[in-house]
Amino acid sequence: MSIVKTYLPKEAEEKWYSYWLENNFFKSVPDDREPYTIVMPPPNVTGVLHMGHMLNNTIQDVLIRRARMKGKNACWVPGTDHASIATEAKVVAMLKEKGISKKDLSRAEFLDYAWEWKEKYGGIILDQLKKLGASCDWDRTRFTMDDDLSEAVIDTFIHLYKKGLIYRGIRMVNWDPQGKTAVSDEEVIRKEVNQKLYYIRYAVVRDELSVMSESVATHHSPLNSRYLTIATTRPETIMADAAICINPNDGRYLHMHGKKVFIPLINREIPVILDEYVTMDFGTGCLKVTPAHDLNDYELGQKHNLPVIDILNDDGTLNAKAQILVGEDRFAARKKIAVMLEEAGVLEKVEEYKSQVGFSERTNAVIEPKLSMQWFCKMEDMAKPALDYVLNGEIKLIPEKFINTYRHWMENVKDWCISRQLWWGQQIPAWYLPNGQYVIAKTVEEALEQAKQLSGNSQLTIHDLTQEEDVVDTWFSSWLWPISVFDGFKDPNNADINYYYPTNDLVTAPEILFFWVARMIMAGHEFRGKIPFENVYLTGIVRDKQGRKMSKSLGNSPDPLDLIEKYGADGVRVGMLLSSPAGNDLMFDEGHCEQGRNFYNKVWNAFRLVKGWEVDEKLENPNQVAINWFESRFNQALTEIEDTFAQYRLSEALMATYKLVWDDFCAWYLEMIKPAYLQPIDRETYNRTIEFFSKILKLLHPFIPFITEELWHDDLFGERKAFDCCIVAQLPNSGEINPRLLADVENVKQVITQIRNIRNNKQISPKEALPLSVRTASGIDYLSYKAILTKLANLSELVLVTDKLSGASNFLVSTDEFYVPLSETIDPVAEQERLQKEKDYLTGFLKSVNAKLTNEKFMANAKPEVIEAEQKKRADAEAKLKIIEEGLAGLAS
RNA sequence: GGGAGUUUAGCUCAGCUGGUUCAGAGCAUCUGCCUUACAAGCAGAGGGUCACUGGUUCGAACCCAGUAACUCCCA
Repeated sequence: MSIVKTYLPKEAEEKWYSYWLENNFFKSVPDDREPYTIVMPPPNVTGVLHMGHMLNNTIQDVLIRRARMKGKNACWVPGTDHASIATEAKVVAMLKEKGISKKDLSRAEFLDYAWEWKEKYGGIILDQLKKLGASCDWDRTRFTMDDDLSEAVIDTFIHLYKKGLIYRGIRMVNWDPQGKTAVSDEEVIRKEVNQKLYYIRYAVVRDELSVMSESVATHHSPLNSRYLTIATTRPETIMADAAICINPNDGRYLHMHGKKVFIPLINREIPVILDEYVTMDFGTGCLKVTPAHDLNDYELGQKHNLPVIDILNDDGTLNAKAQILVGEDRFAARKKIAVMLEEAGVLEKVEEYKSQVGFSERTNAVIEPKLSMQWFCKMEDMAKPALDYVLNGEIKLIPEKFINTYRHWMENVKDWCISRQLWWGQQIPAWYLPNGQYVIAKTVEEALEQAKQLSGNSQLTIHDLTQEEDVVDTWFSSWLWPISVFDGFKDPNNADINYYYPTNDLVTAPEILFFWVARMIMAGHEFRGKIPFENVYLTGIVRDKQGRKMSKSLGNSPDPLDLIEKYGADGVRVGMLLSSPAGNDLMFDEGHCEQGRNFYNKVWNAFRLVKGWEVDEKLENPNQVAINWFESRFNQALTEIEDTFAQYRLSEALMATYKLVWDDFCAWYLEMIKPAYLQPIDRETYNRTIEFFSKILKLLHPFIPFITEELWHDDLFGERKAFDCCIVAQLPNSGEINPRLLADVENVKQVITQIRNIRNNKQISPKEALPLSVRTASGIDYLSYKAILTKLANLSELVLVTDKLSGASNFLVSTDEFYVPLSETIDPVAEQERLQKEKDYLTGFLKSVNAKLTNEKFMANAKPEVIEAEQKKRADAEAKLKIIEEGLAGLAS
């Protein structure tokens, strides 16, 4: 069978992916084997594949494929997240395009549209993952709003409520006036914005006492005592002011203690209060306290028993309590009130000012701190065990540096606002009675029973109850993911959950360490009494070359499917892994995908070479040394690769594999054994080489699954039985390593390199065979490597000598001297220069080694093996120096 | 303002307990090669004040302190 010159990935990818699917290689059911489980962080159902997913899922697939090839029962559970805010926003936008407003729809009608949308677009991202080669058990695909999973959410809500961990309360929340919903702290993006700082005068309420103190104050204070000036970026909220606060230690305002002032324009009287919270050197040192519209002010207000005056509607317009500018949008009102203040003569000045402003991640609207009735989940008790799991190492974070961040967050955990003013999601199972009381129940029937009891009114009917409109936060469903995908709530003792849970590895982004990973750990402890996973591999953020996060809006993200088209899935996988140390951001460079493509192309061509060989059964095997060497080298590399995988250093594992294949196998081994053009090869070398190749394919498979599967089935490897596929082949075990042989060959390689160098420098054709003489001091038996040396350095002869050879080109490898007699004469000046340079270096080196060895403190403190190493260095250097000095002497004579 | 992290070759990164001829890898660059597996390649080569300053130590890229720049999280 002839083999095409260039591998065509597309065809092979489609062929083998369907083949794997048809043969159920991705499928997992509990059995006697050890399980290896990963649950996929469910991508947003609205999402399309981006580079972050590519990285994340490539890593997961490598881990899963390796586990499968190590004989474990590998199970990778895929799925999608309903992503309430993002999806609802998309559906609203889609409806808007059709001319439908959400306001005009009932909840049920809206949800019909949303489900329709989900059915249509919801699976796209999972199909895209298939192109990457993701070997998920697709039969297990779950969606966070599947009936079972939603039921689990409701059940856990009720469970936690009964435990007293869920409560309802008025809180300051991040309000998105555009989405008209509360959003979590994590969904608020803070950006520095140029703002204006308005200095506004509040007139002091005058009484007799103040007239007296005023005359005193004017002597001591440069400030006018007829008014206080405050600085604010939000003049439109002055109507909601409850007090002016000054620092009790602020000497400038002593005369204001106990006074009252008028809010400009509306002339409402508010007190001047004292609190050390106020920063004296910011603005004027006077702070307007607006409890309804600022978190810190709210807390200050609570402390001083100030009234809460909320002047904003849900959509960000001013309400009747504002008295003025009613119905205006907050930003329009800001401009207008500035003019009004100016006209009233109370606007002292306006300064430019930079400050952090929160924006909604989803709608990009400026977040409004707002008091509202929300549902909360107490975190403190749940955080404690979740922190311990990580601190005591039961759950490992990779890399470990995230432990600090994790601890910091868990020790300062705040209660979780779990309600969202949305329709897409699990509706909170709370039912309100006509009198405002509420009950928590799974069904309206149960709710009615409870309501009757609670109210003592047996006449109540279902129609008297209204269910809470809000849904729970998306994370309130995804924190159950590792349990709910195995039906651990519906059927807590089923075979799947008992077998697969706790899962092994979780691969996710550090940015959701807190709101997802930490909460899964809490849920695992709360609902199973066990950790949800053992290792958390945190990937970095994929950035472009300028260090910017790759995003659709910036347009700096390549389309992953285009990349796959261009470089093949295998190439892209290698590209993603080449520079992705755990936890560090990845500067994505398309060049890496190209490198990946070049790599599998190299594998392809190595295969073509071997494929083309004809065996002559009569030939002796001249390659035993090369075979022994590569076998040793392979086993050595295998150990390294195992080790790096154990430490989750995936890039390093890939690089070790890459070098084993490209350098050791292709550049050295195949060159060593390769017969001359059109010449046959001996049976043993041929068989051993095919065996090596097959081991290499297995080693490569987790990284580049498609081409390895393609080659695996070539008849070069003989007849394959039906299920004999690379994807389920067992990884080779490490065998014997011969360190002496490995070290010798390193020297032999150096000799070859040196001779190639001489050719390069002297413009000698590789076709011209050269004689080589060796004067050895190291004890390496170069004659046993004669075949390799002859072939790779193109030697005409290799002889051992005991005396120096003058007039020949020479070089030193270790302490062995090599001579290449050349027809042209050596330039003695250049030769002397070269030797002198080497001598200088060695002398300096020897000096530093000697400095250590004659240093009493070094000899007293250093470990014995370190001293031994230094002594060996000295001996080697001295030996080399001696040879060089001889050479110099020879030139001089 | 508080906390965390990063800074090593042109680029992306290793450097694990302070001690190998320790300053490394891959890519990129340069030089020479279309040598019938592979120019998506082969054979070679060059390239770094380990951010800066000080300290600890026989010995520091590594430990400590300070400084600077960048990134992230919290306020």
